[in-house]
Amino acid sequence: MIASIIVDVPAKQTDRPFDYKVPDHLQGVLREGMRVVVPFGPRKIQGFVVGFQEQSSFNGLKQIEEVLDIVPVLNDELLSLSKWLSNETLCFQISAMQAMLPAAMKSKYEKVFEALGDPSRLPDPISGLLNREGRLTFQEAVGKGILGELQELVTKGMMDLRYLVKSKTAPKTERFLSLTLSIKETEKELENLTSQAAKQKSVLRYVTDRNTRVRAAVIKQDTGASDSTIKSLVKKGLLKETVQEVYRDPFKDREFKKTVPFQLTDEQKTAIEPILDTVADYNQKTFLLHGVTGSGKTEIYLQTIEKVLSQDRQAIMLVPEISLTPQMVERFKGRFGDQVAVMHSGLSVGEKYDEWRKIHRKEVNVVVGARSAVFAPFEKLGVIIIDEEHESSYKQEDAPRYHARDVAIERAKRHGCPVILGSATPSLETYARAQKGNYQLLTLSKRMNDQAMPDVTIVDMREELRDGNRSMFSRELLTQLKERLQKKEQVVLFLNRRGHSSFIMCRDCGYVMQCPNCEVSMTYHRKSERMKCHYCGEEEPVPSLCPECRSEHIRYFGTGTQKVEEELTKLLPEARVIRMDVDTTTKKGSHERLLTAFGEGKADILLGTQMIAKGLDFPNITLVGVLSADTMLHLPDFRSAEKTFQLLTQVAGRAGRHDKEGEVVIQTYTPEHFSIDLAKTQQYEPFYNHEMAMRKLGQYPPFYYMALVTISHENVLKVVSVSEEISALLSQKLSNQAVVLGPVASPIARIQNRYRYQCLVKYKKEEGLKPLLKSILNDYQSGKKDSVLLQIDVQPYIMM
DNA sequence: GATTCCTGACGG
DNA sequence: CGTCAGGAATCT
Repeated sequence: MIASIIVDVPAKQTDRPFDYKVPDHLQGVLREGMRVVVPFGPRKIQGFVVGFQEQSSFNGLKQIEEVLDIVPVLNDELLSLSKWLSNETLCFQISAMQAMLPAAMKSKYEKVFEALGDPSRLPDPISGLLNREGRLTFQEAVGKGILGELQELVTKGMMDLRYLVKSKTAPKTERFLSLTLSIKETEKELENLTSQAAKQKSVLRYVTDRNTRVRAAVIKQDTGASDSTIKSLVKKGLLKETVQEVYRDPFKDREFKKTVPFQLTDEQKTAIEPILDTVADYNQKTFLLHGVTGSGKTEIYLQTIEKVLSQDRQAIMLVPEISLTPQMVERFKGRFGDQVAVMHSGLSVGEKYDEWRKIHRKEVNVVVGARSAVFAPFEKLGVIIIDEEHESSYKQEDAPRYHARDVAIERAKRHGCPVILGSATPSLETYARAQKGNYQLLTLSKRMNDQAMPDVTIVDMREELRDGNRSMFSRELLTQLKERLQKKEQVVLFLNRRGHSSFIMCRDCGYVMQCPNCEVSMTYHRKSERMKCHYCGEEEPVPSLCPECRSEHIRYFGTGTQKVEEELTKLLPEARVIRMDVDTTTKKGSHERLLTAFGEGKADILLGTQMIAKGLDFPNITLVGVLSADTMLHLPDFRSAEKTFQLLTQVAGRAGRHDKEGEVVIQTYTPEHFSIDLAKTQQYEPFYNHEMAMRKLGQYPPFYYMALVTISHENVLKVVSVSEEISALLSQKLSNQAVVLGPVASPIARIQNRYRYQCLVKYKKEEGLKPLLKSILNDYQSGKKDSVLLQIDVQPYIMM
């Protein structure tokens, strides 16, 4: 029996199955979709079984070394989906497969020297360096400079060089202890214990009193006993130790209040009906649920899932990374209890692994998670829901460069189930498709309890400046702020810093510190007091004098939230402020802690970046301020207007969600821009129409599809010449409907000393594009020493 | 003549 | 991607 294996080597030359003999003891056990360890060249690596054959055209087959799973980790559907994905996004199949599994399941590789026989007979410096298993990593040996000695020992046959495949995380286990004898017998033994063994006595007493299996950790905590005490009791045969696998539960000690389905409004009923019909008929259909903030989209999701569960099927609920808040989790856990697995980046590798295994073992039927949860290994999917459909975090920016929406629809086709795309501000692509009838449009135009939409005021900051107000708060906002403070109501202040991070600039000559390897400005890190490059990791001390003009006037820019906080305390010293940004939320759980504190009224003002734009829903918020609406408007991105409108609408939705009326103040330097002007009334349609006209004019999506080819190399000339060749090839081979732009230097022209150029293809229907791009990858990215690096992003979101 | 460095090819 | 073989460049 021969197995075809996709090996864990992401390279063009290895992006195909390799044949291996199946050893006798694995015959009948090994199945497609299992992970195995195989010898590959001189080393050992992980691989996935993708098929079986009787014969192989290759002679001299090696054997599969080891199997890593008892049950396939990729089922047939996911296996074929990985093929589809690698084809769609032009990535290696192994990359697609790895993307479907939690990171813990990707193996680590280690090269170690291992003692053969008794380690103590090895010469002195070496034997001392070995670990318990008599091993020493290759890397360590290099560091210690003892490679020569080790080599000699290997030739003498006293040591061996081995390649290990290690898994990153194993299931977590816990020790339990129970009585071996009956209670009566144990009581007797208790008396026999000498007074010297006081600790042992108390442990034994403890277990006897409970007469069940008790966790070792609990015993130790409650009796103050140590491991050795327990060990000696086990040795005496009085206690029995058992080891059991447990889940790392990120929500342990958390109570979720049970919630029941709400009575739907008429509008909601009309919206959910076609969805439920589709579920009932096992149809694939994609719905766009377009509902203003607070219109009760979540309840529709919940009731759809309920229907799906009643059919004995499963549901995937995707939410943007940043909105996977405790509040959201609570709603799902509250309704579906422990049928829910949660997957997001805040979990540790081990926790993610455990949540994944709950799905894999069919212990849960619902997963709520970020992008990658779209690959949840359910076998009978009944619905896939993508909330906040327009969010850019659904697009993965590195290989495989997939969009969760596309994967969701592809999976739904295979399972015969609906996909629900929900948003108050759908992406233009999605809304256009709904208009064309490709998706079915469902609209929720009313907020639930008929709350009025918040009142939005646009403040022209140029006027403020003209009138001599140079602070970052307009008079309007400041007045409103004071008013709320007086009324003991809460305020959310929103600041979106331009792109990323803080930089420093010389106020005399305008010098901005650049990374020596990349064409980006370096970022100031307050904690380490150093400048860092986000692209290559280069670090430098903060200059005290301007390197260009020796001026001392160096100013820190973009520290954003921090500076606002300082000014706030100056202007409103009595206000209690909670600041939420990358700096204050890096520690695990801090995000939640801050929000809870705010919810409990421990602060008057919540000041933050993007991360507070979503999901927070507190009754006492009556004012939302946007400090500068235009920061993202002027980015070189054709979606900037769309993003601005979405963000403003989103943020405005935070105010007045309950019985108190809400107000929104938006500060801007370009109040006349349509995305800001229309955010005032929060009307999607006019915005959509206007923006569509712009897109048509600029030949952008949704009128055109796009593919972005980025070419990089250390040598500029090489990049330019190859880029030109590729560009020429594209224009020549594609139909004259396609538009080929470039080559031009990328917005980030250099990263890690590699120059970057790009070509952009805009097209409507281009059958030959994928094959052409594939052949370009083949021809130009030979994997050889001096070849350029090509990155191709089909339907890119970020054009850098 | 020995040693280090580099590159291309290969992996079942 | 990591390893190795073979050849070229460099050292002693």
